[in-house]
Amino acid sequence: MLDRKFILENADLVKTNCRNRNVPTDVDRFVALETQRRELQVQVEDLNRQANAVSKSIGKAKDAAEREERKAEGRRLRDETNQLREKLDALVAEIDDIHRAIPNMSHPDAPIGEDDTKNLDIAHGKTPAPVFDFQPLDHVELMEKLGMVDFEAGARVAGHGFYFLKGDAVLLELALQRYAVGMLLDEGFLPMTTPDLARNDVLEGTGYIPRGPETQIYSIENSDLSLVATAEIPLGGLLAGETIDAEQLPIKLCGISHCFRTEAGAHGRATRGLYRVHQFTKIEMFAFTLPDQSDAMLEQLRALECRLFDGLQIPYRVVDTATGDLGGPAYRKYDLEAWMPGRGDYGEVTSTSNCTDYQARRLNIRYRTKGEKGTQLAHTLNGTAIAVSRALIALLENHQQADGTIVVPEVLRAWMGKEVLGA
RNA sequence: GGAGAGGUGGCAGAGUGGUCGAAUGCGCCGGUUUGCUAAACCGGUGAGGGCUUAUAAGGUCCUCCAGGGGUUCGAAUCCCCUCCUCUCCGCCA
Repeated sequence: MLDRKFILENADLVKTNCRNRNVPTDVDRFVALETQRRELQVQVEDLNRQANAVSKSIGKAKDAAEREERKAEGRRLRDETNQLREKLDALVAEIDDIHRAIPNMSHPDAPIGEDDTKNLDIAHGKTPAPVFDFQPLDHVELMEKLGMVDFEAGARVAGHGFYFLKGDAVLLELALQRYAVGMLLDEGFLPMTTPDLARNDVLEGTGYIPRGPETQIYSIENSDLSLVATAEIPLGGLLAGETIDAEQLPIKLCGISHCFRTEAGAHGRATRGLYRVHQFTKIEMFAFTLPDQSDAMLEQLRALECRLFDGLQIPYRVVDTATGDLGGPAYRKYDLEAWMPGRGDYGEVTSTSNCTDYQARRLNIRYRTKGEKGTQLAHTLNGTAIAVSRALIALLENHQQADGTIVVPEVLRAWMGKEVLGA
């Protein structure tokens, strides 16, 4: 969430930003209601002050008659306060609905545009797209040929969008994880396996909406829990409500989790194979930083993603995400899109965002600077290290050979124990 | 899952209806003393928000003792619900 005061004082900026982000919100109504709320708040506080004064005077009353008189006065004030408070609560509820829908502000350098067609292509990886002197297969064909996947069994067990990985695919999944975690360990990230379920207030604090027809989130019936869509959710929740000493920042975490997504409304759009599935394993980077560290941290996270995919010898481009495609919490976002020969197109394999204090405000994650009064909101960032399902697509399709085998990239061989799959 | 105990400021830990935003100790900050450091001594020290105002200083008010609801003129304190922690038992990977 944005700071309420900031919205009031910068209504025009916020409106422009919402327009740039293609998010319809009624900022004017927010400002009007919030102005009313403040007035009402002052009235309620003043009544409280009076009631408090009356209560205090009762203890010192000199006789029973005076005590009773003061009590009556106290009752009257309380009734009055309750009536006003009801109005206030209704106002707050409406304000909150609008507030929640207002997205984060955008980095001044983020490309302005209504959707992903306005994303800016800013860099390419070290590996050129492969030129095949044969007809390349897509990952589904490759994996089925090599006995690496069973989609039918996945559908039988859990429905469309689920799958069994088998044989070398499992080794690859483990190797990819070990490779990514190893690199992050060297970079000072603390590895963590996280809960795969989270309370709905943690989901909401992170900017996910657990309910509603468009939700990406699976929720657990008769409970306040949902399956996480990414380790970003539990890692954000890790320090919810906490105040951290400033010298401990930045905190860099590496989350290992399963990710569950309903993919509601996504049918028919690039759904073949492992590209859009309901469950996958992901190694996620997450950072808590001081405000003046977050821009640099975003560049670090992006650089790490590039190193990971350069190491895997997978061709990719880096995209600076347009305002309309940023989602609610991100201030700036870079995606890596790997070349996928089977699709004949690039496909998103990572995404890293600087959420500034947008998540921290909701989750109440603060830091304290030694020698200074008060606390400040921390910044949060997240970035994909390896989303296994999509990394597999890019890896298999780019490293396939004319004879149907797949060359294992150098960096994974130690974990795979072989150089070629299907030989 | 069963039984019990408990959740208070950065930490430890008092506080069972009013003058308690909260004793005391530690820590931290400032000062005195001091070849230096330490010790000792003195003083200060929770957070969020509103109003005032120049988004200063100062003043002032409201809210916060796990979270939510209730009783009461008044709740850290009494009642109900939820969450969490600890100990023991059970069950298990």
